Amino acid sequence: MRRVVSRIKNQELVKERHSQIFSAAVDLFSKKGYHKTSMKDIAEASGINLSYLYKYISSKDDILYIFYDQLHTRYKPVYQLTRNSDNQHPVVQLQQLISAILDVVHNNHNEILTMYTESRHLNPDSLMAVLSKESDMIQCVEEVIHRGVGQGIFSTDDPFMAANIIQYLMVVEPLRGWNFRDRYAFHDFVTALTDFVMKSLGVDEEKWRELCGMQ
Amino acid sequence: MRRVVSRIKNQELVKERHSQIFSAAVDLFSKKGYHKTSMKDIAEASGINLSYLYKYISSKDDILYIFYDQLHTRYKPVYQLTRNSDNQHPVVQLQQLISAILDVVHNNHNEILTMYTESRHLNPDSLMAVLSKESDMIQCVEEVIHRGVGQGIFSTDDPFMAANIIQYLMVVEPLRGWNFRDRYAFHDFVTALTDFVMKSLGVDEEKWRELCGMQ
Amino acid sequence: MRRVVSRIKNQELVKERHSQIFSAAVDLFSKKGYHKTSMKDIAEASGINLSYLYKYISSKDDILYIFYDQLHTRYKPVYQLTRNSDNQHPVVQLQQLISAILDVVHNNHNEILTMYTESRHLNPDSLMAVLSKESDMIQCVEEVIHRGVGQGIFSTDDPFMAANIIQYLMVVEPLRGWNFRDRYAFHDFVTALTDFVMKSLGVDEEKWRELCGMQ
Amino acid sequence: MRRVVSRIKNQELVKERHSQIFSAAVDLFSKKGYHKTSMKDIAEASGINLSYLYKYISSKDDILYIFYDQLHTRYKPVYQLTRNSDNQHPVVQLQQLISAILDVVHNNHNEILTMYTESRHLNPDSLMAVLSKESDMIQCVEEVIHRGVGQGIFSTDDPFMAANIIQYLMVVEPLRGWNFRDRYAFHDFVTALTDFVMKSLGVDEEKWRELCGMQ
DNA sequence: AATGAATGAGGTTTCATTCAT
DNA sequence: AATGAATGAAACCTCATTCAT
Repeated sequence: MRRVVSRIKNQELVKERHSQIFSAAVDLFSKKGYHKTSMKDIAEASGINLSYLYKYISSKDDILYIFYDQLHTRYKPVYQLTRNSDNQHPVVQLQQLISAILDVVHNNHNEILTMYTESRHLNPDSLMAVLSKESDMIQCVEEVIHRGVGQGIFSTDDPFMAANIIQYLMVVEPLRGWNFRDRYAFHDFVTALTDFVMKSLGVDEEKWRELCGMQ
Repeated sequence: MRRVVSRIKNQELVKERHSQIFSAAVDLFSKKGYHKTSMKDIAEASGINLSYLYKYISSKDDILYIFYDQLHTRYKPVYQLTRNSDNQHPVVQLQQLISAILDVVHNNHNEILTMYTESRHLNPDSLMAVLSKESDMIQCVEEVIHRGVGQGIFSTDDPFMAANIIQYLMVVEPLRGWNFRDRYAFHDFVTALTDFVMKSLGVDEEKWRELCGMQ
Repeated sequence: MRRVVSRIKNQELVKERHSQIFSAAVDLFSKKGYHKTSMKDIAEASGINLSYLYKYISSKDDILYIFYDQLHTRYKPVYQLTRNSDNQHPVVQLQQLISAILDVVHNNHNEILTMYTESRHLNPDSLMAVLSKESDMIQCVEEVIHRGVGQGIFSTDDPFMAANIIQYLMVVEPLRGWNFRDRYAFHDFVTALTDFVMKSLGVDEEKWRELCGMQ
Repeated sequence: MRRVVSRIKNQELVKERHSQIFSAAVDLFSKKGYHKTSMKDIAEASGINLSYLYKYISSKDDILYIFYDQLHTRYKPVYQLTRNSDNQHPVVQLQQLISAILDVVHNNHNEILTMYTESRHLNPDSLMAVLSKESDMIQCVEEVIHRGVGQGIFSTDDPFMAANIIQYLMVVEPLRGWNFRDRYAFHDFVTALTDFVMKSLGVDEEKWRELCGMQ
């Protein structure tokens, strides 16, 4: 497992510093991207002395990894929640998942964009670690679909591909929103996207809205 | 309209040089991304002397724009073709469009990835120019859907959003393929994606396959 | 007021470094002029690492300004002294001023030449600052003349123009010395110039020499 | 004698081209100075193809020399005229010389400034050639003074130094005019300067004005 | 734990000049 | 006589990183 090696013993402190670094990175990467963000920028934004930074990371690379690592901790709970709601109707379960993801994505718009644009600059180890976490999320979606298909509620030949596509669709707003953001209230956008997904799984609008208690 | 200003009279030569530059850029940007690619790299890869490069561009920025500009010329015909096939059944028209796009995207996998990851580094003018071209493509998709809806063949409340989503789905492979590329033959991937889209427009598998002459 | 912004906290050190930079600049500018002096040259001559230089200045421009700024601190005292000697006979006061200035100028021959040849490359802000200091010096000369005129000792219609001309004459040696330097001992040159000035103010040789206690 | 070597046989053409180059240089050097003026700039401004320029000069250095050389041809006649007017009263002769020089200088303000600021970048040979011409001009002034002294009209111990100073004073406007230009009509400036010079030669205002037929 | 000083490598761009026609 | 293509050297400046305290 990929790990950021720091020269500081106190693990509490390390966590706190990494958090500081992350906060600085979020802003800066959003504004300028990884490469145009200098270590000096990060030092200043995080309030940690430039040389001292190097006690908590071993190179600029690490910061990019920290960025991904910390972001994932924000998404994990969403998927975790779904995994713990197997008692619900699959349509409802899926709708709730979609809604929750879109919410997080919406609120982390810049970070997501950065994730997608900078992932190629992760070093191989880090990339592996990141992709593995992503893969795990997709699997969660797949499981929900699988359950739905088993119960004859969703219709698809290929839950795996469907899951990949759906997970990918979750970030359409940060990636392509420039073309439609202005025209939609967030809520309407969520509905539209949910509908698109549901339909592709063979659930028409009327049905999922009824099941989910929306008029 | 955004334009790359060069100090060379001979317009033929300029085009050829821009092509050389583009070819070099494609490789290099794929491997390292825009920022890690140095002008020296581009000079070497394109076989144009570093200082002389600046006779054909006015700054590194221009190269990024050339990259986008030349790529677009590869996609344009695909959409153009669709615009000229209004005589066909909307389902067939859409299926052909999807298939053609996925083909181009598949064959320009690296370039597409670069497009999406580096677009933020375009300067405002260039970005505007690029987005406007993109927007035009989306509109083409929208028109097809609109026609289908008008003929009672596609069902959707919102052809515009559908078009945005579909256009976005076209690049799922370069952007998210790492998770499924190995598992699918390209042909199967195309089928799966087409099916997902058709279903979301209310056309089931049997129907579009039949109309398109696939068993 | 124009100021050189440095990124270093310790103001003592900044001053010392600026001094180092100035010393290097004096030599190099004298030899090659501002433009032919490279930052590398300055780094080597000043013993400050090239990149580190930029912690103490923000661009090469600044060095030119520092050059002027530090030179002015060498001249200021001369004029200050005169301002504090209003009790003396105007002729003596003027003679002492001329003598003192010519002394400084003589000992900073190269620097003066550089001052005059490179001032056009100061950026507007810096130029303004420099000219304002120069203007102040001229005013000092004007005051002396004015006093002399008031006491019926100097005769001139236009103390302001006289002051401008005199101040200008002070640097004749660096600027035009090539044609006479070899022929005159410094002391004789001073006498000749003093005489020229005095006469133009209506004070003949005999008189000023007597007043100033020279035979 | 310093000479610009050109690879072109036709001497007429060479002269014309050098003239073109001069005209271009005058403007450009005034605006940016010698170093910031690129060969490309000169090529464009002179309308001579950049590579072709090198048929008429052998390096950028030459252009600086041409600049000085051609400028001198503008001043020469002024001094020549004086040399041919030995029949006049020395005061009148000097007054006319001063007036004529100040006129030329006034009308070539920018060029003079450039002359003084860029002379240090002449290579040794060229500098020698330029200084020798300058020296010749000073000698002309000296001769006038000498004649006046011989006739008991001018009083000075040292006509040579006086000549140097006077010649130097002739360019006070381009070099120091920033401090007084606004306050004086050109004509008044000429009078003031003439007066300063005459006085220093022992000729008071009333006298020279009368002799020169000015009220 | 924390910081200011210092450095080497490398980035983009410009320029004077020459070559080939 | 005249020109477009091409080049090597060098300029200014920034950056990630380490040293010394």
